[in-house]
Amino acid sequence: MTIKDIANLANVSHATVSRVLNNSPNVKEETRQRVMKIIDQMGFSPRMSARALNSGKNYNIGLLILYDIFKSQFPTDFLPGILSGLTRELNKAGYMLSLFLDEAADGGGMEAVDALLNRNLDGVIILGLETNTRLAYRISRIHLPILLVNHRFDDLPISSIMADDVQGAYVATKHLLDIGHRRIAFMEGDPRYYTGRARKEGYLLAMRETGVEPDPAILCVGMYDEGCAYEATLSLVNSGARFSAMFASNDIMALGILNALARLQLRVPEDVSLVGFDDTQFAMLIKPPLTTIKKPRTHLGMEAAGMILSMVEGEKEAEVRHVLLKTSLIERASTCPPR
Amino acid sequence: MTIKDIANLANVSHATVSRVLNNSPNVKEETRQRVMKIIDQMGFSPRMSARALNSGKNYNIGLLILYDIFKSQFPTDFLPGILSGLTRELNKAGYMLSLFLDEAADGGGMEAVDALLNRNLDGVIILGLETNTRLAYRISRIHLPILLVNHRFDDLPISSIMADDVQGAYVATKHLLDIGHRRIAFMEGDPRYYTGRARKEGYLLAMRETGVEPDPAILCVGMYDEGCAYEATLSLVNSGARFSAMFASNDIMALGILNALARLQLRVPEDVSLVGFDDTQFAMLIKPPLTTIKKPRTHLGMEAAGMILSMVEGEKEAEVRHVLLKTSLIERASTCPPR
DNA sequence: AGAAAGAATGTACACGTTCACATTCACTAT
DNA sequence: ATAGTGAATGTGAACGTGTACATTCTTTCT
Repeated sequence: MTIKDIANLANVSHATVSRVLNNSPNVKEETRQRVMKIIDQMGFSPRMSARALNSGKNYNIGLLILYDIFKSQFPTDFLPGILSGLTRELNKAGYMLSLFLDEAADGGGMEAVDALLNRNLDGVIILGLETNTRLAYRISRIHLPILLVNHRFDDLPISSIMADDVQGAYVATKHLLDIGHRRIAFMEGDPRYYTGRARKEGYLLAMRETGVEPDPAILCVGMYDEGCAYEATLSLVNSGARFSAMFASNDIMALGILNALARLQLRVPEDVSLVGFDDTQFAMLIKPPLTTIKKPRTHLGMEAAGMILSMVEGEKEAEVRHVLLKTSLIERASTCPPR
Repeated sequence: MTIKDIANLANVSHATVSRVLNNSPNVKEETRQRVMKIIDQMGFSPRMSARALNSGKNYNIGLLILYDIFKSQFPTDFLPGILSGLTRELNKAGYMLSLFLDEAADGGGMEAVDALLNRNLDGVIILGLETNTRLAYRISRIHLPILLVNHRFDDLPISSIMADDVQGAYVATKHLLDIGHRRIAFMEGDPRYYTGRARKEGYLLAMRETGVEPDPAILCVGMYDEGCAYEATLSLVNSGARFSAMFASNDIMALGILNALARLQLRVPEDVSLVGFDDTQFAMLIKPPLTTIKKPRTHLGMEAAGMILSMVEGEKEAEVRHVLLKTSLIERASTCPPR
């Protein structure tokens, strides 16, 4: 079933059918109706490959997901949200989103990029690229619209979009400060990752801005790991350091902290207020429900879709843009003013 | 840059270049080398759309995700695993996976199917289709290879693959029986969903097989909801019913049960053993770490990829198959023999 | 009524591959 | 030497669509 078959059935030329399919203005209403009817009856839909061949456009955006995403440092429930936003907007604009995965992660990843390039996509969104500068360099040489999600290279001309981790940590800390806390302990994530460094920065910023010099004695490192945070909390308390609140760089560590405090017979929030980060699924389910920072997920996906579309459809080389999205504080029951 | 440009540079015809690209045996080694070299130098990769137009194959599999997946009854961390398995296998076979989302869920979903059909895919995998029989009927009329993941219609000729919920619940219950429990309470999920019914069936099966007649007094319904399970547990205990163990149809309800038992000063596992279902991210993080049932996620994706590929590449109409994958018991610290 | 203008439709080619078929080449057997 | 053979390469059509240009039809204006 092709455009020509439809043409024959409707007693018009295939060009007219093409015009009907593309909403060309110069088609008599009567003809349009007749052609449309036959198209519907036959259940015809034009071959995309032929269109693509002719136009050079594939209406297909690649999403390269780097392996780390399936590791714990990356909240697994981040993915559905961003996919939702991406596909929703892309489909709306007539595009598809095609998935590519890199399991090899650091050092590797080259094969995944090659696979991408062989697929004749219109643009590429890259999710989860972090420390692999060799891969980043390779990527920067692709002459295809590229958008980085959740990471950013200042020295490479690649547009990016990410949630503002610094602002998120700032807001979390500010919340604790606002309700009266001054001795706020901080559980750092993994400083090798951007988010780990950024969240610490936000914490420090809020503290200093309020005139509270952060006390190194109540700064811990939990490496984004529950067990690690658990142990760190035990030693923090046993060291005798005083603090009335704690800010954890992610919810998983917050859970570790919660477990440790329970073991030490300290109540949350009465004895210690606790704020997490990420709004992981379980944050609202545990006791007490965790106050935390939520990154916009669906919204991030939608914005990313908009950016890559404007790059793909823009006539000329678009300028490099770096977009930061605001995060929001989700107030639950793990925080209260200090005694 | 096309196959012809390469041909000119290599002083051969475009057909020879095509032969080199497709590893045709009838090319002199010397010529192959020369052509390959130029292809590499130029960074040429053949236009997929032209290939597709010619061959009728797109090397593209659609994944239709129905909205429910982003709702709580579906563990969000299921998605990354299955995507991983799917893309890994499909990419290996030279295929892409393209995402389509249906936000409208029940009743709607038709637009998503239409979008799919307009994309000229080679096959479609559908994830999360449940009660929407109208949509199911529509789908069954697509004459394209189709595979259902996580659901199955017995009266429609559509192949399916899913993890064996009945077996999972059976194993969970059997575990409790094996370590000596007899009074095992059951927290049902949502009976409107297949998994809800299947997990109950597995529980009943294991009980009866062991010669223990299930006591209606210790059967609750938690609708896959934490708060609901919390309340149900409170009333169960307050009703005075005796039980030494509890099996919850998912981890989220297990968490609700845990919270309720803690409030009632009942210890897990000393006073009540608890088994969940799904191996959600937090299962290993909470105190005590939850014994639960894990569905194969990546493996499910890989199997699904294999199935759709054999349907797509098989010469003739393949027969309808229904595949069930075994689940496995993850033993942690929320279970112990009764006193 | 006839010409001019513009709307509607048709014709034919291009897009970049693959593939059937035709041709040439290198080598062997007579 | 020469026909015969199979390997290596070339030629040209086909895949299904969009579109520039050509043609026809319709309307309007004088």
